[in-house]
Amino acid sequence: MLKYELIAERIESLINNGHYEAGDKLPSVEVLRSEFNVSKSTIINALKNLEKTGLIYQARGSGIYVRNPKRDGFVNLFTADGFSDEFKGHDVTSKILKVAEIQPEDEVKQQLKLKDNDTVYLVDRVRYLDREVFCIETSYFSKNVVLYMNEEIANGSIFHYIENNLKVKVGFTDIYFNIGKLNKEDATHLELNEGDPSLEYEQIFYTSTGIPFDYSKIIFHYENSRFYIPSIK
Amino acid sequence: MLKYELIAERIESLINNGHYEAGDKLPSVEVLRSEFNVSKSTIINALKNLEKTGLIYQARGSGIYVRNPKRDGFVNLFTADGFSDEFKGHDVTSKILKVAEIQPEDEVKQQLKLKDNDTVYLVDRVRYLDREVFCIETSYFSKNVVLYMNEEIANGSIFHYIENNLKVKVGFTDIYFNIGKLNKEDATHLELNEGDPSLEYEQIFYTSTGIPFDYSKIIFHYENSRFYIPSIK
DNA sequence: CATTATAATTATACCGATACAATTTGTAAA
DNA sequence: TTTACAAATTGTATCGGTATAATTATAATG
Repeated sequence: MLKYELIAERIESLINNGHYEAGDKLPSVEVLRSEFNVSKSTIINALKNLEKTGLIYQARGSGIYVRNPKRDGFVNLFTADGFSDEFKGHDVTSKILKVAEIQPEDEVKQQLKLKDNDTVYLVDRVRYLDREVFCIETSYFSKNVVLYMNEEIANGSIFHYIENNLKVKVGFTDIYFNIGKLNKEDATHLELNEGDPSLEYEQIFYTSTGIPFDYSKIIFHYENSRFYIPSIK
Repeated sequence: MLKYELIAERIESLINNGHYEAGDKLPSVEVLRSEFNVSKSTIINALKNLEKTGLIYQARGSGIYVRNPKRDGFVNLFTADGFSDEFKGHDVTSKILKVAEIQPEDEVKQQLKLKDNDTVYLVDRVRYLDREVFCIETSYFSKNVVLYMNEEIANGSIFHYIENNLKVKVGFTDIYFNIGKLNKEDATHLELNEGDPSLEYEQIFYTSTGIPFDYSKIIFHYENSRFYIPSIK
């Protein structure tokens, strides 16, 4: 584990354990440097990452402060690699609707930059958060990257499988979304009514080398989903 | 202007001008360093900022590449300081419903961390993007930070006024949102029907020293608004 | 007591260097 | 042609400096 990661983790746990609270001032960069016995730039790197996730903010000339904690149950859309990680302490389950290897339609082909004869794994599932319907997720995994998939894997955390077993490194993602009205089929799965509001969400995941490997469309349950974005200037 | 900002701007314009396209490889860090005649860390800093805004990605051992451009008309929620900046080249207008100095209700007081006798400027406006209704925005500006406000200012870009005239430095923001159904009043303003879907959006802006100065509630028009988030691991 | 100038604090910018890790490319073996 | 290994490329981590800009605390001033 890298030094700056370790330092970030330590500071994060100090905040989560209540050792520091919202608004509290952390030790200065210089003090942290000498305490952790590393160079200034290592501390700066660690702090930048904590800032990115919305945990702290740094004010030049003033100090380093703990930011307000995100409200519980909200999805942090900035550090998103699957809901399993997002909702630690909550109960994340799935109902598999379909797992299959298919020839994708054009839209999917385009998003995943596939050639004509490339195939994908389709995974269709309804996801639950603390026993409540959370969303319907339709995912297309490029078989070039995600070499294997089955129902058992899809039932757990697909991303853990991809990262740990297939050794795929997730690099970055694009998220697009808008609001719409539910059609009959989606409404049924979400235990809602046709015409009810919905969040229509598209996400493309790329490996660290820029290869798109997962194109997912998610329809969120409008009453059971809430979102958070910590943003920096 | 700082060196890394200038470099980032230069590279950004090369991408926007079509000199580099999606997937193209930029010169290596070492080449950029010698071309711009700065140190390696300055280049790294510039690139990190371009990565943050979703413009490029960096792959260790491989190179620096141009990312897919965000779809036009989508609000980039990660680098949000007002829609005026977000929609350059588009027509952003407003209809003012109300501008007043008021004693805020408890919720506002709490979000802006106000004392009992502190007051706020309330700005209520409907915003249009290319002549189409885009959202209803209800903003509360802490008078401690935003010393003055009137209808003329509210009619333009409030954020330009706050930054340039009042010399307030925007530091970071928290965004929370969920989906809901429109009530009668909001529906009327958005030229929609009661019960139609809506995006209920809350945003708290903080100064660079961590003082909350703007608490805004926005109701987006479900057919005229679309969103984008570039996210990094 | 309020205001203004000054000094101390503190995060950030920037330099230049070494070591390292991931990827890609080139080369040799099968 | 494919595979396996070695070497080159390239971004990242880390060190340890100096200089700078914003903020805050302190002292001086009216």
